[in-house]
Amino acid sequence: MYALEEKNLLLEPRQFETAQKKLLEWYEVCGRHELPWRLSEDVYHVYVSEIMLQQTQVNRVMQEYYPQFLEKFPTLKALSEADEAEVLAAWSGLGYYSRARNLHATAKLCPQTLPQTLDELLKLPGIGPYTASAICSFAYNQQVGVVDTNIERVIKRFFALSQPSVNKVNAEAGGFVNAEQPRAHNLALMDLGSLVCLPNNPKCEECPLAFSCDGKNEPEFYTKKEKKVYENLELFYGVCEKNEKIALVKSSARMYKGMLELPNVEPLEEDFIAAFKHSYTKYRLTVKLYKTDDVEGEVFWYNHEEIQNAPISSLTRKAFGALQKAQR
DNA sequence: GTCCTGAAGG
DNA sequence: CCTTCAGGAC
Repeated sequence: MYALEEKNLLLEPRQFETAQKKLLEWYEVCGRHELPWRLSEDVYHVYVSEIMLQQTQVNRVMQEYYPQFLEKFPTLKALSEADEAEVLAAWSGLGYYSRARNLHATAKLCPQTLPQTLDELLKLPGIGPYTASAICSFAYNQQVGVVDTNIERVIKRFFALSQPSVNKVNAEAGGFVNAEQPRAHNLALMDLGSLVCLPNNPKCEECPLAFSCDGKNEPEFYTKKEKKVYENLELFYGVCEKNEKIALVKSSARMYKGMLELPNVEPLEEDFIAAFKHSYTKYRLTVKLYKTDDVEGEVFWYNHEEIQNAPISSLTRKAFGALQKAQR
């Protein structure tokens, strides 16, 4: 079915030249040219930024993580020579820690530079279809389609695709790429999705592609979201304090592999200290802290000062905050 | 279907 | 306060 559509696409190529031209003119004026990772075409800079930007918003990456990370690990080589714990500490609070572990693993596999083809990039840990194409487009200026969620939304609306397959969206995005300026084309589409072709109430009156957008009369029809189901959970952590230092252990949770956290305990009401909320994916957590005396296994001692640079999640960071507040 | 978080919204 | 949103790899 899709093969047939793609065949038709090849037999009767659409004329995109005007749309491509208007898109680049808009980008010239309205694009986010000052984003730090766009000021460089160094493949390492592009790579680090794309991994950080996976599932994470531009402002946090730009202000709290990207510059600090490059300061600490200025090159792929430097990153490859670092300890995983250092890399996780630089990632602390950003979430999706497998990104940091995979980034480090890829640096060890390619300490000099990254490969220059989609196929080779896709073999590396943590690099999927989006990131491979982003590197090829933004670092190497290759003529490849790049489809992140912003561009996906633009493509679905522009071509009026209702619930298309991933392949269909990729094929349309790929066919639309400007052969002369693939990098600028993809960055422009990304900014258009982020600034104009918004999920709700898109600003079609400002859009350079509105003149030939097939979906502009009902833009939200093509990008409906499904509603989510949540699950509530309670977690219990122990606070073992000696000489102003608090005991941490290596996390047994897969998602926090390699990171430190408070030890789990059985709740005893008389030892209750504090509680706070946290959430991830579909889970809504109520986290409760209890005083405890002994901790099994390998223990790492941290005071409130030292914890700032430790490989811990936001959940653990919140626990230290709740603890300090309860002790005042 | 799993992995994370802070900002924005009601 | 609680809920929703934004953002790709495996």
